[in-house]
Amino acid sequence: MTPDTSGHASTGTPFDSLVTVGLEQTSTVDRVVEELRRAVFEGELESGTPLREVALAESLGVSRPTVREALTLLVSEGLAIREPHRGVAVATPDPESIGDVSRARCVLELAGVRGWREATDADKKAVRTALEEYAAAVAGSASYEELNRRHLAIHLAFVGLTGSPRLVAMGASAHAELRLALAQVERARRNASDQVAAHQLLVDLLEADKVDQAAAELRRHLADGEAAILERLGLHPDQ
Amino acid sequence: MTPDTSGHASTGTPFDSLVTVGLEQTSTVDRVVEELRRAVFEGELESGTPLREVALAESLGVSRPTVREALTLLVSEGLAIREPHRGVAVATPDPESIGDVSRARCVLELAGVRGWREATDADKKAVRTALEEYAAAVAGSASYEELNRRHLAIHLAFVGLTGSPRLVAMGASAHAELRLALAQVERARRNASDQVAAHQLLVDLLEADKVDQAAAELRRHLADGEAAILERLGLHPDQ
DNA sequence: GTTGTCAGATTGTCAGACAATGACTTGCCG
DNA sequence: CGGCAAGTCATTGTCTGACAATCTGACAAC
Repeated sequence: MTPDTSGHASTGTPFDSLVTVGLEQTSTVDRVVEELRRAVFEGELESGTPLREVALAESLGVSRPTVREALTLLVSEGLAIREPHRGVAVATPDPESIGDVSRARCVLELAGVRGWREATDADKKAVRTALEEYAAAVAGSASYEELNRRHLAIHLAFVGLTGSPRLVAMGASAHAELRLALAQVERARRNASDQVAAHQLLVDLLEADKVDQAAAELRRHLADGEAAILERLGLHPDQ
Repeated sequence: MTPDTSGHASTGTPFDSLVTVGLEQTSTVDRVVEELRRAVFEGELESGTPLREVALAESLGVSRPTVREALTLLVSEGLAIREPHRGVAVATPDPESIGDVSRARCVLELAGVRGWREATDADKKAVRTALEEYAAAVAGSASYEELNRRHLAIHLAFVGLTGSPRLVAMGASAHAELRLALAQVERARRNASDQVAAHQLLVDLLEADKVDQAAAELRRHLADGEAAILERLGLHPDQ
């Protein structure tokens, strides 16, 4: 069955052959988590899909304990749900949780935007850079997931204006759930709409020190986003 | 502490009429995590103490994989730090992280306080209840950790005014780090000062709909708390 | 049609083992 | 006598195998 004897080359993991110039000492568990995250964000794993330990183990060429630890991490990130003795499954975003995530985003990002004047130059620059990279990605017609990531990076940069790494981490966690929901909703129709203008307006308002206007605009922008997701979610009532 | 992050969707599922007797289906890993958390919060484990897998395994009477998974969770909560091939150790709170946690608290709790008017009655009631229980604990001269928990429960109730479970979870995670720091600082001198009056004032201001005043008061209260911790941290420069 | 039971599948936990890596000790050489 | 290299030990990261507890589904019985 298992032709081991010579290490654990196992089935094709094309990444292992790469040199990996010593910089990134990634543990096996980290790589598994990364792969699962990618699959979830890319929409390859449908919401609710059970993640069986043995199947994943032989599919990824690692042992069951390794997969198990990766799943535990995934659950702790909120991307999957574990039911005792029933296994782990990809989380299913319901309208309630979407609303909750949106509220959390709103709090975090508004806190950043309101603190624009007190923010460090580095954090302000991060906002501009994120916007530029998003615009470049749109112009270069990057992949759907790429656009999505760059878009959320702008919003994360807003949170970063608070200067608090923990708040940024919280924002990232919220965005992870959002990306999960987006992947489920837009699995077929990947119409990442071009929203460069809206974000440019936001940053312009900030640069002009019109903080309150920017905050109001951001609030509207987030409400729009939530409505869009909910609407599309409503169109896919698979259950 | 965090009562439960799992169930209680409470979307009209009338299962509650059933006994719901505390089946407490706790897995072994959960119990280990719980025990480690308790030890950390109680100050039994000094900051920086290495958490050896084998030692913990035989000390707790469980296997190494179980301990390992528990440690992974502890690390993901920020209560411990894992260095590759060097093991897991109790996190050491430095002034920078304390300041960061305080900023995060400030954002979260202010968001809740500012939303007092829009908050549900249940969430408002939770604030009053938390305050009452804190006062009762002070009057009954409860244990140090008990007072600490009840105190932070009030602040968590403030976050709860946003009505967002995720923001509450984020607040709880911040409070966990705070409790770690407090346990380290006040290991010897457990002078949990009676702060009932300060919180009573806060709630009174809210009840009187003086939201802005309450927000300002809360901001001052948090700044005071941070200063107190930092001062005491400065008195213990063990390294 | 409902209920009881059983087999299969999956998870939770354990035990043991091995390689890789980091820390410590020892001995050599200047 | 002191600094550096090699060896040794401890610890973690990962794998293999195993077993009990539990859930799922189907099948038989009433």
